[in-house]
Amino acid sequence: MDHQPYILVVDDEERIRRLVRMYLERSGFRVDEAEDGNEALQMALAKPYSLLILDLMLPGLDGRDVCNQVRQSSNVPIIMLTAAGDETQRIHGFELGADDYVVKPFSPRELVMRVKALLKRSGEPEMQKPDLQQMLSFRDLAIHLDARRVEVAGQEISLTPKEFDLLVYMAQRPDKVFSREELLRDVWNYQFYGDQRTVDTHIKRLREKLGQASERVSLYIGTVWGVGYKFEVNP
Amino acid sequence: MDHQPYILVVDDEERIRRLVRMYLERSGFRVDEAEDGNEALQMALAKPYSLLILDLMLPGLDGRDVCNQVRQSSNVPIIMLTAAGDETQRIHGFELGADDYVVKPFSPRELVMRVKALLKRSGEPEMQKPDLQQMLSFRDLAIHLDARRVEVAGQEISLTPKEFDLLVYMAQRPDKVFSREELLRDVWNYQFYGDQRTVDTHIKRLREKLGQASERVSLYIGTVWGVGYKFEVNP
DNA sequence: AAAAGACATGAACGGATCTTGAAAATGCTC
DNA sequence: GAGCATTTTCAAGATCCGTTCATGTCTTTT
Repeated sequence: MDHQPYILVVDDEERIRRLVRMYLERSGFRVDEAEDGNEALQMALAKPYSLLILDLMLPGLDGRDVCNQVRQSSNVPIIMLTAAGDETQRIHGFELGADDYVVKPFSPRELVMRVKALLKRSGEPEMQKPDLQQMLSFRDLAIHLDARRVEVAGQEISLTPKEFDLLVYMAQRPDKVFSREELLRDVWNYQFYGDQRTVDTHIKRLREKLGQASERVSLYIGTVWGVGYKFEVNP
Repeated sequence: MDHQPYILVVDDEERIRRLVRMYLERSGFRVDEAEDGNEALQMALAKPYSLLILDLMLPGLDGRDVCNQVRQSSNVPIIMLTAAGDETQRIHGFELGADDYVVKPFSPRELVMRVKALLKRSGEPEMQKPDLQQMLSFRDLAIHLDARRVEVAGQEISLTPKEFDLLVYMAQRPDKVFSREELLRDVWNYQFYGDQRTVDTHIKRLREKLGQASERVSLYIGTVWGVGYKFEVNP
């Protein structure tokens, strides 16, 4: 466990830091936090982090400053968090010197995916082992994670992005019951204020598409009345 | 015992404070109480609590204010209590800066569950021990908590939400006798004004379902005349 | 043994929750 | 911007569950 990548998360909002930490640790990373630019810079120079996650807007030294300063002496991969409103930042996300950027509000799942991708790209040894989890398969359902392709009974079905994310999220823990709240937080993003019935609609479409090829509806996604939904292989 | 997490409970209703304290202490936590926002703020800043439980509606400084002020200098996890009316459907509760929220009236069971989950997420050392309790099993009865699935003699039986909650609650302390009042408060919520006989009906159905697979009725749930019910493994 | 109290049972109403389809809103591509 | 794909909202209809109540059964008390 001593070889797990160390990641520094920099954001002035405690809530965000903790959310990100939670998801990173759940994926096996070790995490440090900093809440302003000066602290971040100090820490980034003191320890050989495998990756930095930097909020763009920070009190004092902002994310861009930290990025530039760190870049003077290190080429550690950097992911920048940018606010949704600022179109300019979004378009020029890469020009800030970051290796990737994620727009707030983000879904925690997506951030973790990008962290992994970036670490792999940058040659992090721990990430070089081929990902055994590039495919999930159950009975006649196959989910290719990299290609974002799903096959039922050997026949490809086309899912929208959200449908795919939802399916993968649930399929990674078969049989566990997920509440709508849980799904909205993890698959959508950490501050989705919408209608919980939105989940129902996506579940409906997933069932249609999963069923259309195997001629049996609701084969994989079960309803747990009063609680939520679950992915199940043995109905 | 000096390492048990310390929790500050803030609510203007004494009844609620006492209820929450009782359940937290029963789960091994230490508890302090505050009855208004100013007192809460003072205490929260003076002592390094592991977690805060904040009512949203408070005289003077309300829960949101306290939350914001505390956040200036501390990253203690916060659970917000919100009333059912407060357009809570929409407000995901997290908007308030809290890490989780519970809608009143709540069942004490649920609150304690969320407290534990949040402490674990936020890295409380005492909570880090892996949770072995994802399944309860007795003789030929198996209860899978995540999947909310129950098997009797290897055969799955389907329970309604309330039936499942009731069973799990009782099965977590075999042989303890629960009064109807106790069950209504914990499995339902703390202000259920209905008929106590409601419990009887649920017990009846549970017995049916537990028995139908093992051919012997009342195998697991016993009646304690004049007092209530208990879950028992050795009848 | 009878009466009173407590529990068990079954049926039924009302309400909560889910499904579904379609329309509105949003986002994306050209 | 126009047009298409995707996501979200909404409401009607279907389904399932929780609660109540009436009646029957059992336990305790006198």
